[in-house]
Amino acid sequence: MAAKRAIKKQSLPDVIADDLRQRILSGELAEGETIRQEALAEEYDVSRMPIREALKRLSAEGLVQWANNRGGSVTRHSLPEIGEIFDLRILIEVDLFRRAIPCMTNSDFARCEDILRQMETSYDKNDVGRWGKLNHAFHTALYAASRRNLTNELLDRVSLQADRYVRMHLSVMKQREPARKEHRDLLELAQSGKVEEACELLSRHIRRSKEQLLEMIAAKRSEQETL
Amino acid sequence: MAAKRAIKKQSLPDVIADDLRQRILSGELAEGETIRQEALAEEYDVSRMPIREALKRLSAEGLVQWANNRGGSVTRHSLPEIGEIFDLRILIEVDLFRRAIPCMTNSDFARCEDILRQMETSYDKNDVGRWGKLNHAFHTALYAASRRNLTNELLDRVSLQADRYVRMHLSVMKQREPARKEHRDLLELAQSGKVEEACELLSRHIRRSKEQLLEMIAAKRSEQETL
DNA sequence: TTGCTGTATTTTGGATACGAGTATCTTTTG
DNA sequence: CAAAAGATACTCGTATCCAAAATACAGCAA
Repeated sequence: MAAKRAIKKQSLPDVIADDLRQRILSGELAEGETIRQEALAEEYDVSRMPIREALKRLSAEGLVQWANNRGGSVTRHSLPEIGEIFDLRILIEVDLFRRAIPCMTNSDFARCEDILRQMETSYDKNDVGRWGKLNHAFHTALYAASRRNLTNELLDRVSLQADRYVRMHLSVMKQREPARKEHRDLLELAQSGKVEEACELLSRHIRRSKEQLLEMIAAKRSEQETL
Repeated sequence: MAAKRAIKKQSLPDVIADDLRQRILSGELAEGETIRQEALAEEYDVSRMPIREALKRLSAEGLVQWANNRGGSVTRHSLPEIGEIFDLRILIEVDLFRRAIPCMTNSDFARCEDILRQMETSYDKNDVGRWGKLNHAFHTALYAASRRNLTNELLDRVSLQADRYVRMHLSVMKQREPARKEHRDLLELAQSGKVEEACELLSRHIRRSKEQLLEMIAAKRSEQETL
């Protein structure tokens, strides 16, 4: 069949929300930073209206906090909250993985393989933004076979939050080697149908990065306090 | 300490979104119904602007679907999707319950008791809307001790969807007696610290209402098709 | 009759303008 | 001198207006 070239029409709030999201994820807009509609409007050379919509959307996603008549600011999570975000990822991802594995076909595995290869090349280039995206794509591909759209959407929201903190510290993370191997192992376990082992590994995989990250963020924050 | 009487200032989009949400939950705005901004604006006697914001918010909550330049409509879920929603409830609620039980204090139990009593009086009055709210409040109270704000927020979003379908069929549900007993049992098991048993019961409790509901919705929908 | 095309109407998206709410700074008073 | 009251500046929220997109419909041709 001729592939439909469905171009997704993006309205201004769409593209602005996307851009702002990236700026928050990349840390360009820092935690706690206050947001002024007019400033952004001028920056993007549009009226305040699409800015408002974009901000409201990000607010619904949890990236910015909003107060009536008082404007917004980039959400700042406490350490326990960040831990909670990763616990949510474990909860949801393991459930999805368990449901997905029995349904995975060769094309699913191929797709995961493909992403994994791309990741391994970008390891070397130290391209943080790209690695983050691929990491997320890999996890998404693992659960695609579950056919659980709503759950996957929910996971996307949670992962968005997690990614903020992952990217913040990705550049400083020394040992990405273990993660690399774990990704391979995850795929292999899934391929050989070892559901429980695979889920167990996935759980450990996320928990490990959670602990590593919490440590780094705690260090960074206590350091900032002493300034 | 003196309880803070933080009055939440509600802007127009707030109250409109709340009202529309109720109208969708109550079924006054039916599945698939298209939404016209101007009509609502006239109805609430405001401009289209606050309506737009309210709709966007409901869209973020998943209650309405939005298409660029094409307006919105009340979300309609497929049967598998409705099942998925309840599976999500099981996943998240059981996790919260397990974390909450060890942390529950006497005041937590008292609060649950209180809601339970209110529910039992409204059983008789067949006050569907009120029962739905109390049911949700009871589940929320069960998990309050977990102190997991983000997870509870996520659950609220999911429960919102579930409540739509619960309320749709609450009036026709014959046997609410089992649910009544299960609620009591849940509380007692939690009180005596039997974590695993309590979680097991909770899982069954939700799964049962899922199955009951899916059956009814399937019947209703196939009936509508033959018209 | 059927299918296409161009136009008209409807509906949404975005800009501008105005009004309301907040915070800050100054002034006044105890 | 401190604290409260008032004035001012600034930002957000809402209404109105205009432009762009989508849909519906009518007319025309095969």
